Amino acid sequence: MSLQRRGYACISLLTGRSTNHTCTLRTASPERLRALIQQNLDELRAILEHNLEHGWRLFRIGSSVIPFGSHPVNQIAWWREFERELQSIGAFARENGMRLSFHPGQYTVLSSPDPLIVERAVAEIAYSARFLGALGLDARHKIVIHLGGTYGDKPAAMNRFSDTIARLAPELRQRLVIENDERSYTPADALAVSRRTKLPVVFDNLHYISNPGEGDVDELLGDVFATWHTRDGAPKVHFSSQAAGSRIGHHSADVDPAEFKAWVECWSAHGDFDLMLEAKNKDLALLELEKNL
DNA sequence: GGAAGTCAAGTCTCG
DNA sequence: CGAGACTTGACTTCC
Repeated sequence: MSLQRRGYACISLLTGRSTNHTCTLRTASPERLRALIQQNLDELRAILEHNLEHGWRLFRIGSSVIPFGSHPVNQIAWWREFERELQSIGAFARENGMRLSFHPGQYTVLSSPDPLIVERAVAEIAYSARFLGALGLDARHKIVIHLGGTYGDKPAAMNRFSDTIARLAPELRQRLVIENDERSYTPADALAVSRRTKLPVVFDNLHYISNPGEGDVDELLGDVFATWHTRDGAPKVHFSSQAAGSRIGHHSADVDPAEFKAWVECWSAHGDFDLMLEAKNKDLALLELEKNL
């Protein structure tokens, strides 16, 4: 098997730790924000140490690791105030061959026709890139984004997305990777945007199942893996199972080992890759899965 | 201390 | 055209 690394997102259920502690906008104060940042960094370190014990070398950092990290309410120069902690966490990750990432949510939309929304999306990406930079991690440590809305004209939206990418500072652009989604953008769409932007493509199995688009899956995977170059690190994929009886696209608590094996076999045909497990049960689901491999 | 209500943000669908 | 879903946890308020 060519699998290199496995990991999960944001929260460790086994240790009860999270990188996502935050507050509401109303209650945000510099003191409150500093305390939350400190807590999130402490728990991030603890999670990485826990992950190392299990051999999990992939981890997604929660987008509120710095609460309101791209919002004007947060004026803290956290990259300076917490420089020592950040450097130390980053060194731990590097020394242990770990790969960290961000995945901004549904509100980060680079394809929007509204320049203000694009500006806010860029701010979110800039904050995420600054965090990974403050850890001292290179461009193999990625920020995964979706292509956003279609606004009734998908080609036009893809053009706006590509134009915005072209205008980004290189230190932001080099971190970005694009993912196929469950309703609008298929892997083939992501590949088309990748040809224009040179951004690598993350393949998500569950999104593919609900929104496969055109093309043979094996051919698509070959093209998707080829979008990753040495400077980007190994190709990344997202794996999850559909929650039974739930809406299409809803992540299940755990994952089906047989389905996992089938996808891993599929991906392995195209070379090494890193796998992010997206399950409600987080590291608990990963542990259960590995028991059954 | 537990339960219920609320939360920065965008897009899309439905009524 | 406005409300709610999406997806989701965690914070905040209320009792």
